[in-house]
Amino acid sequence: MQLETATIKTIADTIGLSLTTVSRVLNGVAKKYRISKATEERVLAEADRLGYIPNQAARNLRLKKSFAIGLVIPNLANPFFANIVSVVNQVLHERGYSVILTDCNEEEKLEIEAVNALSARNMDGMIVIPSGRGKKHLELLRQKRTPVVFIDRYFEDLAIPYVATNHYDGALKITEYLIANGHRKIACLQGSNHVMPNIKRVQGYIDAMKGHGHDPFYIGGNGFTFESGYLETKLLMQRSERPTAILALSDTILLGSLKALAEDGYRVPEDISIATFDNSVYLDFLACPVTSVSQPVTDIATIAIKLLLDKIEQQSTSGLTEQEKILISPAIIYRSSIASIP
Amino acid sequence: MQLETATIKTIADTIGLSLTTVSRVLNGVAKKYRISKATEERVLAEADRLGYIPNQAARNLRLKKSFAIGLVIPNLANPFFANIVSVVNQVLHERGYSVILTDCNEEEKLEIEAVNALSARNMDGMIVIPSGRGKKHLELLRQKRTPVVFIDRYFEDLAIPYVATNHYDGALKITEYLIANGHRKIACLQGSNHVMPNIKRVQGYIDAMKGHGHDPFYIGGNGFTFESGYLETKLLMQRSERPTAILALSDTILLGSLKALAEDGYRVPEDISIATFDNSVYLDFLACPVTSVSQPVTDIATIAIKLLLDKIEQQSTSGLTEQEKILISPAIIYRSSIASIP
DNA sequence: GTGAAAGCGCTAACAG
DNA sequence: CTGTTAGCGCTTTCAC
Repeated sequence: MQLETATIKTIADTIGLSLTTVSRVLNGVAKKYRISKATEERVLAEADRLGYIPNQAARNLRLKKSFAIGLVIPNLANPFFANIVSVVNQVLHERGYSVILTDCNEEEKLEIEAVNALSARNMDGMIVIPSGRGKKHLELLRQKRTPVVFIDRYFEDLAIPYVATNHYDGALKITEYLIANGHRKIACLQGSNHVMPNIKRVQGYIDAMKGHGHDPFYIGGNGFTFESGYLETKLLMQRSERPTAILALSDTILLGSLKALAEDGYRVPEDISIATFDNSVYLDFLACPVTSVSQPVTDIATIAIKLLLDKIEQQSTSGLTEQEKILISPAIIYRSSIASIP
Repeated sequence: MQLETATIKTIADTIGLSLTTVSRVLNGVAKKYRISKATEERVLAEADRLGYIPNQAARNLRLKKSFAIGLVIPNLANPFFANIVSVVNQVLHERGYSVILTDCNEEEKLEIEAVNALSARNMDGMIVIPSGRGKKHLELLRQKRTPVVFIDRYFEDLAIPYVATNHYDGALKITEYLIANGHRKIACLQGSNHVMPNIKRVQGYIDAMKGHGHDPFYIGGNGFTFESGYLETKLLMQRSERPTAILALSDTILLGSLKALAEDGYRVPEDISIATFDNSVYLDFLACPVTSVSQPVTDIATIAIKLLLDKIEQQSTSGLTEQEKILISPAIIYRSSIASIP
């Protein structure tokens, strides 16, 4: 059992053939060059015996293709993103690509570093969920002709395709549902106020309220975090005019909000109604199961990959067509966290 | 704005210096070769102007070092693993390594493919949470001298370091806590019965029962899944002799179990007590907050990386020392899901 | 049917 | 203080 890694040269030497022939056999183009069956089998047998694994760095350098897709996401600890990564990973591996992951911890600085690092590694394509507002690092990728697609978060003014939930639509519908149940004092607990999903969701909330002749009651919070939900709810319930319902713009915010409500002795939905985004699996098992907007994660990931691989394979320099800005309308999963009030 | 990617040669040509000098400056060893400040600045300025990013494939090929760590995990949709990946990612990026991720969907076949693919990409090291029972693909890595460390799941008979929760200890303690609260009919809902964490946890349960003079009441289930928890609980509650307590060996199992209990009208903890492993953040917000064994994820990930980077940097061929099998005792987080019974 | 040789971008002796 | 050169492992013209 040799300790040296087997290379094409090792194989060529041991069976007395040239590098070229070995390479051809190993690349499955034997018949194209009319290499004899006997030779082919000898090569294959020897490669197997030596446990030959092609050196990807060399292929990468030579072919200017890495068979790898970069994945840049804000935060893996958030189950919503973890799910996306899980699906993306699976589909990509089936197609023979490796996935290089970076978790940016919602920091723009890390995102820029990540994009550059991936660029250095010659990604064949990238899927990014931007953490920040900056776009320059993303535009640089166009220079390098690296196909990119956004998932979930996106920039409308960039010529980069995106696939996302129709956040506006989801927020509009769920707010209207609250209104239909008699709620007027609906507080909206937002996430990071610069990212598109949040902007669209807040807009949906506002438009639903206004559309039914109400002023938006309250918009607060500053991150898709447990802490933001907790603090904001604590503050909210101190106000002279309390809400009858809370719309949390993510499940992480929801959990923080629920903790604050429980601490202060408010019951859901008797004292206050609540609704959320993301539809995490545990919503069914909370003290009061929570009605939620459900994002079509699998669909989003699958479509995004299809878009990306199309771009990679055809390398079309054609402009952005209308189909490449894709929004998928979410479903609402009704549970028991919303009470009808007079 | 040029479309061609800048290389060291591009820079050298435009400012009329040699590749070597440019390379040296860019690698930060300018002073070592006493390159003049002026030259250094010209190089840096030009690199910046051209948006130069070093080609990692070339470095990799040349240095036989990829500055990348392979991460092989069973299933990202499981928040416990997602957390590990999140922490690992963060620490590794701080140290200048990229992370190549593979989600094996708990399938051994995918795990083997993943390990080989990563091997082809010359990983400097690998962190793996094995999905399967097979070890051959892991042993091959030793040939290539690729450092590996296991997290969470491990093989005791392999000369590969591991860092994991002391699963046995956690199960023992929480079972004893149930017994101390008067429970005798404690059902254990297990995960994949071939993986080490499960085996150790079940053993802890058995030993706690026997240690207090009781026979293990019931052991069932076949995976760390929602479905297994659900089905097993349904079956369990049909038995003539019902348990007074359930020990779910993961939070995913717990959620399934809770769903079954709720469907059949059992209240926690009035009708039945329950305890779990993993301590997911949402446990606090369930209908009844659930007492749980809390795994020290951050510690585990941090220690594992330290071990791995040590191995990578010193390339010690020394044998496995005692410190390289590390088990960390978990804490128990007490909530209100366990009732005292007479 | 098979092989020789060039070159992808980079680093590191070795040579001044 | 700076440059020349070889070579990492692979694919691919071009040649026989």
